[in-house]
Amino acid sequence: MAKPLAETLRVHDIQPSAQRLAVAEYVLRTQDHPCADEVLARVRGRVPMISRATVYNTLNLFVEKGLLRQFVLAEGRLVFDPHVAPHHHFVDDVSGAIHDVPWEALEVRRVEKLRGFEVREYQVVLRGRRTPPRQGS
Amino acid sequence: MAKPLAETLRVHDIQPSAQRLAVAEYVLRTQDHPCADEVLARVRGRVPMISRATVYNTLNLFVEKGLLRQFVLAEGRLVFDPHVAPHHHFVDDVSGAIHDVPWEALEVRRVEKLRGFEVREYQVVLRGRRTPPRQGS
DNA sequence: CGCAAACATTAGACGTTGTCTAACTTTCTT
DNA sequence: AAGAAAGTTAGACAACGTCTAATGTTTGCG
Repeated sequence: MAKPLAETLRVHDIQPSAQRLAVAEYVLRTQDHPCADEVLARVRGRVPMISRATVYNTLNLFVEKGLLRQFVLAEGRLVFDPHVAPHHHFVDDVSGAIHDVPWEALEVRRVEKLRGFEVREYQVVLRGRRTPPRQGS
Repeated sequence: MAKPLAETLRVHDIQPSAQRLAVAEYVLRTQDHPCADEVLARVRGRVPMISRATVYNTLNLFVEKGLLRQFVLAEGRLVFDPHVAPHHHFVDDVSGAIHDVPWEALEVRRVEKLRGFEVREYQVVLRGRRTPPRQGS
């Protein structure tokens, strides 16, 4: 089902290496919004000798090549999101967890009417509490 | 014109002190979105012996008491905004400068329809380029 | 193959941002 | 004036991200 990761990397002009594959394996498939050190911790589980610099380099490379987006949502850290299509974000007050909100769930009007700003992209950032989904799964 | 700052602080349940007034003088009146260390640098101009801890303490106190809001918009730092009414933010790609966008300039629809989230507040974060205001004021 | 160039990885130093602590000073209360 | 409470200070500390210099690994080409 999933296209081999090495292939994905090559398509994006990135030479696959053992370390990059290990990073890709986690970060391109997670639903979380990990920061770099969370990625490092995860990847160390499989490739214990990987260095911090490599993880940071790899994440930056992935962002540059369009495999990831990075956001400034949590305090004091960049978080990464493999979901590169536009969407909004909800930040849970209690846990700090970040949830994706589908683009179509909200509508922002009059962006194009703003004077003095040439908007390249935008998103709505919501904060509050997650409420339990009524009834299981 | 401006109500004395000491008064403003007392109204918000904050004992005025020389250091707090010096911080207030800058941060409550600026149009910028300074981070804590920018506030420190500014305030040191007038009160050279003020410590970093005091500035951080004071800013956190002001946020707690509702005189300031803090946002996570720039990479790796919290920024403070004396404009406590809801509004949106535009981040300039080139300079990183942050501009306030009036609440009424945009309209976000369907926030209340979101399932699974109890939204306490939200804002639109826009990124792009500032365009020169046609004709200079 | 064998070598060189290009690329990738590594450990650790470094800078910035923010928090914490313990000692000290100021202010308030009586 | 004396004690308690509140505020300030310097410096240590931790987390996050960047950079550098040295080392390893691939790749291409004779």
